[in-house]
Amino acid sequence: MKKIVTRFAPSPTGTLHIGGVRTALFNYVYAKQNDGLFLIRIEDTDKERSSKEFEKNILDNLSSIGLNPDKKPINQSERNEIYIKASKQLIESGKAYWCDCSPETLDEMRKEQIASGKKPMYDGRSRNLGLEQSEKTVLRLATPEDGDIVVNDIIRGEIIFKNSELDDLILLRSDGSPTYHLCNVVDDFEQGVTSVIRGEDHISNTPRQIHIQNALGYPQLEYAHLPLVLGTDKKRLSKRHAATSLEEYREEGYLDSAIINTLARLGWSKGDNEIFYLDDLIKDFNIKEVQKAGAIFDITKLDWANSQHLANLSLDEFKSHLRPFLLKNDIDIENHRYVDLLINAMRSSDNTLKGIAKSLEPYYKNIKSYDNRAIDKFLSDNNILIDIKELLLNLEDWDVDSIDRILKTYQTDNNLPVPKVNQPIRIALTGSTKSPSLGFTLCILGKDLSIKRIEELINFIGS
RNA sequence: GUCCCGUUCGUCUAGAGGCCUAGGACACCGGGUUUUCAUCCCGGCAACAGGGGUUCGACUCCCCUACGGGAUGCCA
Repeated sequence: MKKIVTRFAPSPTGTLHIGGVRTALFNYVYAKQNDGLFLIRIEDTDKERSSKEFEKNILDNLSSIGLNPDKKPINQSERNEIYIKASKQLIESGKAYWCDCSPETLDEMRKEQIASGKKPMYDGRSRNLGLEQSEKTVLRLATPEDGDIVVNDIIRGEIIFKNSELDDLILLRSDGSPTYHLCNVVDDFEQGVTSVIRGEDHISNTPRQIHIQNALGYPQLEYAHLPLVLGTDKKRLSKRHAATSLEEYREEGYLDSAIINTLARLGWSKGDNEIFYLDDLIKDFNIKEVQKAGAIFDITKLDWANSQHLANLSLDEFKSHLRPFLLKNDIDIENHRYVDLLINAMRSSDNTLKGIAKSLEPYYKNIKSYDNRAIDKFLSDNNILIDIKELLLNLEDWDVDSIDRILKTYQTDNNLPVPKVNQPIRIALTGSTKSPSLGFTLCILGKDLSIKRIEELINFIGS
């Protein structure tokens, strides 16, 4: 059996898109589970729109998310001779010809065809003119006029195209540069690619590319056209709907593994399982099981997956993932007596690392503001705060048990419901009614800081 | 317009003719645990696009319609 070779072939006209990550992921997984090769090819034949920055972004992001290619990525812009050579072969074998129709002529032709209810396509008028190459000519493929092309798609089954629906596509532009279709086909052959896994927006390109393959005498490839990742309006996911580039999701505090998990589950599933790591995918993923219909990207699913992946991290792993987000906030995570206890108590406070870092602020920084609704609800007066402050001031042993005992005693002595006592203190300590258990919170903040914060709130209420 | 692809809860999906009173997950709502919040646990809401066939029987097969998407570039 032939070794499977897949490839991800982005054009560097933007940052790495999460739809692209998904395509790359499926290519990667398919290669790995078949003991094959995963390759990357930069399709930068569009000189206008391609840029090196985008190329770097794509390569860096793919590699940091763990989708490393098995060979050095290649750039189409550096392989011109190869495409020219292939085009010569096509000219010599009579499978391609020069055409001197101007863009204006073509445009006019298309308009007329549309006006008369026909499919707009090049009519092959230069096909038998025997023109030579010039500054005004493009090279076109002489596509067979009769018969069908059958695309055997792993996900969709047989897709049949009539050759009469296909026109003679351009292989070489008038400036002599090769186009997407030619480069794509030649490189797939040159790189030894066996399996093309790409977005379904390429379905209608496939018969054209097969014709080029046939003309060049290349072997047939296997195809799998993935359903697209859509926005909430069912149109392909773009910046209009949500963040699209991988790095934006990372910056929000989503784990790579959670992003991969969510992307893989978009269009594929396995029993009742929801949590998949890359290794699980290599074990369980089956390209044949991929859904045919496009899938809407739902951020709440990512949020949930992230919380699950976060929960699966060991404390040390969790801390090292969290650290950069705290650093961004000028918080040095280790600069706290009870880091581990604190982090453990707070690690489920939000779905993202960014959110968790934010909820950790009161433990490292001064309280910026108080939750007004909480104040209205629990602080009609200062009395409890003042009482508790006095009691804490006189407390010798600053540990959870001692603190809890004081709180409990005060509450029973005055016959007060627990929240009535605790919530005001919480507000003083964290600015809101949210915190780990109160004794714990007081304990880790320390006596001086706790009392200082209670005093601050007393002053705030008093004013 | 033409060609191609698609259509199960709000969302991701299970479902290969009887296992479907259509299952799971997220979201949402309710309850429990938690001195608060989050986590966690329990419960609830909610879908086969429509119409024709085929069949004893159709979410599953066929046809049509509707709707959505993609392609129709000297972009990739």
